[in-house]
Parts: sequence; C-alpha cells; structure tokens
Amino acid sequence: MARPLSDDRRNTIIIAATELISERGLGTSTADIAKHAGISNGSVFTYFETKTDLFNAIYSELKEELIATVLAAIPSDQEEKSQLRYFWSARTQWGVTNPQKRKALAQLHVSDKITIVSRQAATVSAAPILNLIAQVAMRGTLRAAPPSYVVELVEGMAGTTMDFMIANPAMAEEASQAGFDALWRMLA
Amino acid sequence: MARPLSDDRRNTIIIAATELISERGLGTSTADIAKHAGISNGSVFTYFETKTDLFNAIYSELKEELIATVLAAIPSDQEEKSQLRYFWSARTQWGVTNPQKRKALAQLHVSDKITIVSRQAATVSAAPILNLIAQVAMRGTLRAAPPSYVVELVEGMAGTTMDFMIANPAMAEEASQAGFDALWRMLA
Amino acid sequence: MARPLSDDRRNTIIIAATELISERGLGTSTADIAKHAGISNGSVFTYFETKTDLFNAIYSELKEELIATVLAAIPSDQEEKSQLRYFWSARTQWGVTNPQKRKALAQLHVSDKITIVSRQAATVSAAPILNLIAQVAMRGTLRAAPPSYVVELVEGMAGTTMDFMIANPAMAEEASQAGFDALWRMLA
Amino acid sequence: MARPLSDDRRNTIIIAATELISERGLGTSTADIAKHAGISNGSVFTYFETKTDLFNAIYSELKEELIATVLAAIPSDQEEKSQLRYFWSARTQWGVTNPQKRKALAQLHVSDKITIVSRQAATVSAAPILNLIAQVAMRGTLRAAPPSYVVELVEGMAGTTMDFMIANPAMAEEASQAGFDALWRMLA
DNA sequence: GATGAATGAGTATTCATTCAT
DNA sequence: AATGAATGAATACTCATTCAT
Repeated sequence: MARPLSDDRRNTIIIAATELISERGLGTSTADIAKHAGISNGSVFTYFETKTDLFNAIYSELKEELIATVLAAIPSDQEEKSQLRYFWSARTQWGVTNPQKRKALAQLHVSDKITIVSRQAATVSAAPILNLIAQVAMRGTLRAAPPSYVVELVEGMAGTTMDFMIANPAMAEEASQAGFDALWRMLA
Repeated sequence: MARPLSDDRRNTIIIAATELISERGLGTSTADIAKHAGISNGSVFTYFETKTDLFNAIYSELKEELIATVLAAIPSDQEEKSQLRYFWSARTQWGVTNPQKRKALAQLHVSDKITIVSRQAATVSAAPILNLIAQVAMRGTLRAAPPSYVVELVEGMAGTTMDFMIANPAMAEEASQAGFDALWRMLA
Repeated sequence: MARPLSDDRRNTIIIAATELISERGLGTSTADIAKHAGISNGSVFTYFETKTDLFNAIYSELKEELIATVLAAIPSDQEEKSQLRYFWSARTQWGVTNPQKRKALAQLHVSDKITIVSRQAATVSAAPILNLIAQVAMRGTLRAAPPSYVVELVEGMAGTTMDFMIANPAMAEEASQAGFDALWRMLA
Repeated sequence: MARPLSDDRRNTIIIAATELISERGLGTSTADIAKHAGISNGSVFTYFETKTDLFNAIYSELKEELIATVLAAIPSDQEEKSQLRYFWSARTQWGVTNPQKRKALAQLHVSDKITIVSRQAATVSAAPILNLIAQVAMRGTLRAAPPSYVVELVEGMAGTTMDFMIANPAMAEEASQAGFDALWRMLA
C-alpha cells in the first residue's frame, strides 16, 4: 500500500513551522520550514495543501493542546474560585513552559489567514473554560458585559502575564499569582 | 540649497501607509503606499531610508498622537479615580474615533520590525500616564507587582475594549464603562 | 514470474491521457492522467518510461488507428477518384467521430516531443494512402511537386476541414463534400 | 520625468521571446527570455504584465508585420489572379525569410493563451487579403463554402508550403510556384 | 528633490520521476 | 507489479531598493 503518510513527518513539519514562526513571524517561507524540518521543499505540500492550511493546522493543534492541558488541570469537585485559579495557573504555566508555542499561537491568533472554522472549533473545545469564566463573571463587576468581551479580557490578561513571566523568569511565580488576584478582583 | 524635504509629503506618506496597513496588514508594498499617497515609488525612500524606518516612524507618530490626546484629556486637579476615568475614556475613545490608526498601531505593536528605541521613546512620553496608573495600583491588589506589568495589563484591557467597541458600535459606550469598572476593581 | 504488464492498463492510460490532452493540452500532468485513468501515480511510469514516451505512444496509436480506419474504408476495386473520395470521407469522418482523438493528435503532431521515428513509422503504415495520393497527383497540377509536399498539403486540408466540421456540425456534410471538390480540383 | 519606457527594450524582449519560442516552444520560461534579452528577470514584467500579455503582444506584432508585408506586395491595379499570386509569393517569402517568426507565429496561432481580441484585430487588418481570397473563391469550386473555411484552407496551404520551403531551400522557389498553381486550381 | 524604470533575490506552488512499502 | 509519498528543480510573478533622467 505504498509508504503511508507519516504522522511523525506531519508533526515534524508542524514543530519546525512553530519554531520558525515564533522566531521570524508568519512571513517564514515554506522552503525554510522544509529545511528546518529536514525534508524536501515539496513534502510540505504533500502534508498541507497550502501554507494557509498549514497555518490553520498549527493554530488548531496548539489551541487544542493548550485547551486540553488547561482542562486537565481543572478539578471538577471544587468551588469556582479554586477552579479559576487552577485554570489560570495551568494557562500561564503552559505559556511559560512552551514559549515558542505561545508566541506562534499569539501571531496566528491575530492573522487573517486563520479561518472562522478553525477559531470556532477551538471555541467549542474550550466551552467548559468559557463557561467557568462566564459563571464567575455572572455575579461580579462585569455581569452585564457580553461573555465574549469578558473572555477576551481574560485572554488578554493571560497573554500579558505570560509575556511578563517569560521575560522575567525570576518573578514568574509572583506574576502569575498577582495576575490571578487581579483577575479575581476584576471578575468577581 | 536644494529643495528641502517637505513635512507635508512626509505626512501624506504616513497617512497613506497607516490606511493601507489597517486594511491589508504589514505586508502592504511600498509601491502601493506610494500610489495611495499620490507620489512616486522612489519618493518613499527619500523620506524614509527603508520600509522598516517608515514603519517605526508610523508607530512613533501614532503613539505620540495617542499619548498627547490622552494627556490632554486628563485634568490635573482631580482625584486619582477621576483622572483614571478620564484617561480610560480618552484612551478607548481615540481607538473608536480612529479605527484605522488603532488597527495599524496594533499591528505595528506586535511586529518585530519596531525597535526597542521606538518603544521606549513612547514610554517616556507616556510617563505621566504610567505614573498615574502606578499610583492607583500602589495601594491595591497589584501593589507588589512590577509597574511595567501593571501598565501592560491596562494596555491589554484597553485594546480588548477598543476592539469590542469597534466591533459593536451600539454597545460602545456601555463597554467602555464596564471596562472602566473592571479596571478600577482590578487596580484599586 | 512476476505479474506481466497488462495491455488493459496500458490502454486505459492512453485513453485517459488522450482525453485530458484534448481538453487541457500537452501540459496535462502525469498525476492527473493517472487519476483520470483510475490508477496510481507511479503506474504510469511502469508502462511508459517517461512522459515523452507516453506521448509518442499515444501519437503512434492514434495515427495507426486513423490509418487503419481509412485503409479499411478504401475499396481496392475502384478507380482513383472514387478511392480518393472514400479516403477523404473516412479521413474527415474519423475526426468528427473522435473529436478528442483528433484534437489530441493535432497537438501531438506539432509537438517537438514527438520523435522522427514515431513520425516515420506512421508514414510507413500509411504507404498505400500516400501512394494513392501520389498517383492521383501524378497527372495533375502538382505532378512536378515532391510527393511529401503533396501529402502534407492534403493532410493540412483534411485538418482544416475537420476543424471546421467539428466547429459547425450542421454544415459538416457539406464541408466534407466541398473539401473533396477542392481537393480534387487541386490534385487532378 | 525619470527613465522612460524604452521601445528598444520592448522590442528586444519581443525578439528574444520570438527566437526562444521558435526553438523551444511556448514553454519557454520568462527567466530564459530575460536572460536571452540581456535584461533582468523583473524587467520583462515592467513591459508586459504577464507572460500571456507578452505572448499576445508577440502574436499581434508578428501578424501585423506579416500582414503589412503582404499588403504592401499586392498591387491594386491588377487582375485578381495576379493579385493572388503576389499575395502568395509575399506570404510564403515572408515565412522563408523569417523562419523563427514563422515558427513562433504558428505556435502562438494554436495556443489557447491568445485572446479572441488579438485574433480579431489581426482579422481586421487582414481584411483586404481576406476579401481578395473570398473574391477569387466566389466563382470557383468553393463558391458555396463559408469564407472563413476557405481562408483557413489557404492559410493551411501556405503553412505547409512554407514548412516545405524552409526544409528544402533548394526547391523553395519551385514549391512556392507549385503551391500557387494548386491554390489557383483549388480556388478558381 | 521627484520620478519611475531596473534590478535580482525571494515566494508559494507544481510536477516528472524515483523509491520504499 | 502496484501504490503513493518523497524529492528538488523549475516556474511566473512580487517587491524593497537603487539609480538614471
């Protein structure tokens, strides 16, 4: 049945692209991605029809990984504040542990190459998290604000916090803690 | 004495570039910028040595304009909360009034073409604002957090809020208000 | 003993390629030909060493088919004018009945990928036809002209006539008739 | 007013492209054309927006040149047969004198990249010739056939004749003469 | 200084052919 | 023999920058 498409190769491409995007931005050429992945120019296109497809795949994979990580970290048997704290901790920790993924994801997030479909798929997976945030906000300062706005506010704070943590590793733990306090004050 | 560089032309280029960047992103070609500005191709390079220089100039101009607008809106004879409210109002209002500038600035902000020098220059001009924020934060939840982190948090919230206001004009006023309430809860 | 090459598959490839060439020209990719033939990519190359080889094979097959059809249509027991008329009728009819083959053959005919060998082989098979034409021309206007020139003149007229017949099906019969009259006038 | 577009350069490109097309076909790359013209890769595109535009320009130029040459050779004060003879002589002579142009034109003629607009423009310029042919045919064998068919028949014969003349220079004159006799027999 | 043609490195994608399965 | 993934050279076109006018 001929050589099958290799998940390994697919992953290699995604990883190589993620690294280069984090270092050089979305302008990274497919040829550089191929070289960095140690494969031929053309092979990129046997795994992804277009550069845009590749970018959407990376976006989806990173989002799913992030969401899965965060979801796994939230215990279901705790009160909301505790759950939110676990969310926040996992969220910021992921970014610090995976700075390249974090940076690439941030760039992809604002790119107009990422389709609504990709974005919505991520939203679906993240539903429990979004619900948790909405739940917490429901009785606080932002109770009247649209949930999508609240969620973006939280995402923005997480992004700022991660950037700071990455730039100041020594203060990472404190920053995450301070971030959570600010978040809780803001939401609750 | 040869013809001197014309401030008018320089401005025309910056305005044209801002518009195109907001519509098409940083990939906009210098040729398109020239055409949009109604000048020749080559003239872009008599006013800005490189495309990167042009982008840095735009970043600086937009930042300075924003800062000046906000500064002008903050009365010096009021208590901190009131000052902060004026700041917030002017900040978000500017973005809604100048959506193209807002969008271009957002893109430039995350670009790796913008130098630290450009970024720091803006920080200097914004000192009074940064001080105000730091002052407010000094006795609140984030009292122990580094001021630069707090400021970025505020900037992030403003960005999120403006995006939402621009996307939902009908709810713009409420969103700005809700944003301020959240900000105050978070900081104070 | 390994599996032998299948004539069926070979034919399938040639048919598929003929169709695609007639629709999309000689630029058709081997991958598309394989897909259209319902076989794999690589199989094309187990039946034909190169794309050029495939094209030469198609040229030869189409030529042979055309020649065989025309030869079968010429009765041996008639006078020359009648034979020539049968030839002409079969020749133009074939083109109208097989427009894809006609179109593909026309493209291959002018391609520089078709070798002299392929071209000469066709000439050999067509000998009886060429002789008939030469015979007819021998006593006419073109009696002093080289036979190869005369034959090409006839071929050209047939091509033009077929193109016209295919483009104007309603006038096909008349055109074929008019073409023969012109041919006879020219030759005899 | 900056360096103006140079007609010389434009011509150089057209000539270079014509030569390469005649040798290597329409697949000739724009890079090779540029190199052969002694200019940079990109300059091809400052003179012709696309490769297709370049090909249409070549087609038009060659057709116009051919038509002008032929028209200039037809005396207006002679009877039809004589005019047709002058036409035929000029037509075949042009092809023999300019074998590369002849070959390139033949390839472009059958290419689907050449627009109807380009083709029609040529038809308009060639009107006197087309009329002459139609006039001659009006009382002959092909009197009932559509003029467009008759014209294509003539073009085909001219093409065949030129090919033969080019391939057999020693017999060129005779072939042209024989071609005319055949043409006249066929038409009149 | 202004203009816009000239340059040539760079881009995503295609495709004939090879080769591991 | 059949499959289809792997390869890498090739392609049309773009664009920041330079430079002749």
